[in-house]
Amino acid sequence: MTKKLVLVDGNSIAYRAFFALPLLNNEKGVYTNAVYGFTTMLLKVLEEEQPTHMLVAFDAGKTTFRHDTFKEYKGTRQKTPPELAEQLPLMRDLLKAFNIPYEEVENYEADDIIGTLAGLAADTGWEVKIFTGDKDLLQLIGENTEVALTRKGITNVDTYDLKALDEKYGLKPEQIIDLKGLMGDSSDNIPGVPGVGEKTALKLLAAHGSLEGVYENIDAVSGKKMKEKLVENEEQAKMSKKLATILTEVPLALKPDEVPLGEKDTEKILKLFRELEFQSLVDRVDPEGKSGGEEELDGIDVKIAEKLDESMLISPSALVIESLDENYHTAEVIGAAIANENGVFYLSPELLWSSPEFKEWAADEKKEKIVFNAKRAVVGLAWKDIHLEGITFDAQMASYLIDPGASSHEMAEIAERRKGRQVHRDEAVYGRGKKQQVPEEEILAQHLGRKAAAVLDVKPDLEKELKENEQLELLTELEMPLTVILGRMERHGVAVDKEELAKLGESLTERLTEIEKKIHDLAGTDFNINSPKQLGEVLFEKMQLPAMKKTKTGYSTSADVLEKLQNKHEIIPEILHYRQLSKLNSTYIEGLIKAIHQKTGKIHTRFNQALTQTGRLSSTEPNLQNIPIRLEEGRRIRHAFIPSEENSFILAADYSQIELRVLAHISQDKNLLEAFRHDMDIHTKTAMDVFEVEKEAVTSQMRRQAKAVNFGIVYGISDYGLSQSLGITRKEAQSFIDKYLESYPGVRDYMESIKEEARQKGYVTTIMNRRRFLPEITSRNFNQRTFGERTAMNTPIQGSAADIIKKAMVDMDEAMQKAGVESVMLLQVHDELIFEVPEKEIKQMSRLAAEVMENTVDLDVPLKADVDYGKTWYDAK
DNA sequence: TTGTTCACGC
DNA sequence: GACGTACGTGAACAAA
Repeated sequence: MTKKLVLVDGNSIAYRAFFALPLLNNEKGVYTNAVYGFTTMLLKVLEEEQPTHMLVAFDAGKTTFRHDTFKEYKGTRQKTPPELAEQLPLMRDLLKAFNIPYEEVENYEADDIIGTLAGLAADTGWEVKIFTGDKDLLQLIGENTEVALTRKGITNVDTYDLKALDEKYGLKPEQIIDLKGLMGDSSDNIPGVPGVGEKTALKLLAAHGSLEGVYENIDAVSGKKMKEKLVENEEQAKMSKKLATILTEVPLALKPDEVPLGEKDTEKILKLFRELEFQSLVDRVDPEGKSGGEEELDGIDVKIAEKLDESMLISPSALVIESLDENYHTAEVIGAAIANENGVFYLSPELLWSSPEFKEWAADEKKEKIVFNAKRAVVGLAWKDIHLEGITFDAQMASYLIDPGASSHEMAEIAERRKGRQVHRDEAVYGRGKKQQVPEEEILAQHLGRKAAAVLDVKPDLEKELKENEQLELLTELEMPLTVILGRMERHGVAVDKEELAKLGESLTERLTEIEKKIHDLAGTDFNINSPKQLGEVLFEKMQLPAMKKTKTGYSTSADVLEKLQNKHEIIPEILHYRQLSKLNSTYIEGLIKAIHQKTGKIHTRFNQALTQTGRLSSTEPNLQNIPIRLEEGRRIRHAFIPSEENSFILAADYSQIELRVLAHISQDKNLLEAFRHDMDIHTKTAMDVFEVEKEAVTSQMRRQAKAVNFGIVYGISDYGLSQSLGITRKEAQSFIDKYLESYPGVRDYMESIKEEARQKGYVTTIMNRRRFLPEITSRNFNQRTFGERTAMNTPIQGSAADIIKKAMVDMDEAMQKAGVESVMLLQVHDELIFEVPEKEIKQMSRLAAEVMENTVDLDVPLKADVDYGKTWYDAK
């Protein structure tokens, strides 16, 4: 078998990784982004290349033999950032654990080590592949040698062999140094010939072969200026070529034979991964989960309960109710565990369902329960007619509030990060996907018992952290009560008119068939319109329409691209219409019908209360927070959402401009405060300010643009985002933003100070002390940093609005109980609440909803809620 | 199964 | 000037 040597330019890859990834750090504050990127690249190389031999080369000291030639070599290089420098030793530790040889040689660069070994190996007929981010190394390409250049990110590479190099540049490997000699390299401070860039250099080399060739034929060079430049800088060019030449004769003690790829030390690697918190990489080195401490965990004493007795049902106790299917509305409970000062107990489902003692204990709100994911437990039991009350602490919610951006809020992770009993990952116990199954009782009892015990262990730590962050109230007064309300809403479900959905579906299917035929006729070929690939080929190859944008995989066929082609061909509007209707049919008609619950005939969504980075809720299976409303055709879907009781109505109460009101409050901008105090139409007001016109002179076009600007402020979009949504240039978009900030100087000040605060503290907060960490705000990567800045500006606005409506839900629930109404809260859609309301309560509830929502917090501007109702959701507008 | 593209809401 | 640009959910397709 031929041997294969992989050579990695360690410094180059480390740099790439460092700048490509946000500035991650582990709990101890050690930066890890470059190590992470470096490691993912290593894993990919090992998997894909299967080398027999391998070496990672590093640069040694500051000066090399090249500095003897040119002392300013790499003179413009900025010093290695300390955040990266501290990561380099970690990379070596990992290489040791992987048993991958690495090398650095005093006075030489990594390039030269690579060049030397590559030469030796290729000469003896080995296959050689080099990984780097530095184009210089292309000069090493040969019959047996390929160079992989990092493209985007770190693991994306372009591989060059002789043919690819010729196709791309029309060059042979040895001409790369001639190229550098002519054009120079600013990053290495190699001067080259001033005025000669890549284009010119390639042209010269195509004509004359080499740098020397150019000078031998200097008279043949066209352009007087160019000739002068070349002549003037001949020495410099030749020196540049020399600098760019990679040495293939480094006095190395090493021969290719001496760098065999060793057997990796999985234990050691996993230990490092744990320290660095590279959870996502664990599977890739240890797919079977053989090591990694899974069976290192001490056995704990879990009693498998035959029957329930009082010692198990005390207060406080940690309670775990386990079900495997994500969807707890339909999942089977597979077991439960209770942990308290009397011990740890496993309870089988049969025992749970058959014992009145459990039911009674569960329903007793004075019996304090501590859980992990309260809503899952509450709703899971509710389906079995067991009321779970008295939950005082949810470890998952606590973890989410402490850091919504944490990589995971599963129990194993929470336990690992805090001092507490360690817990196996659910996936390790139950498997995943198709292979997921309930283990034998002994193992299940251990796992659940361990979880319950860990919940108990971890509670004081989490509570302490929350207290320090002044977030305990956020948990106990807002999120925990809200969990109960959401659980009830989910279990209650929303009634739908299945026949109405079916009817809409039939009409859609009919129309889709028609449009499909029309499109096929216009295209002159039958193809799958839903396939972006096929559609792209038909439009941009067969029909030769101008392609505006490309995606990774081909032509972009997104709506904004197609809209620009509207007038080019009559097929375009048909495709857009087809897309629209097909979306309605598959996602909404078919999706909603599939989601109707067998037993209740209603739709039971799940609100995820511990997911979004801003504090908003999300909704799944089905998502009832994105039911169409903007276009009439889609809006009709709302006809199918109906009250579950006769003589009831759907009532919708939505906040008017809550985010901008919140902005007025936090920024204290005088102009914005005034606008809301006078209850002005905010988009018109913004138009007046941005375009400097009187109210009467605001055109609908101006108002539309102003609305987009406000939208941008609320959602933290960039000038680019604004330009896209308005179809204007980025410059124009930026000038709108500038104009806006001029008109609202208080907002500008707020934006500046919140960014500074984020840089100082590393996080931002909402009015109710919700947090979001923004480590990327100090990143040197432009994208990462500006993203962090926009997030810093936006999260307090969006997150505070989320806080407010959550509090309104808690207050509303209380007010409804106090009023003794039969009305039920059904849904929350970020800034609106949906209820079903008996006819006799319409007036009362309309008043109550507005009253509660408007007064749930006291801001420096009034809050406004609009209420409407009707026989269906469609009519409640 | 996993990633990509597209589209819906706020 | 590069980089690739609000978040979240879900469907269909295409490539593993």
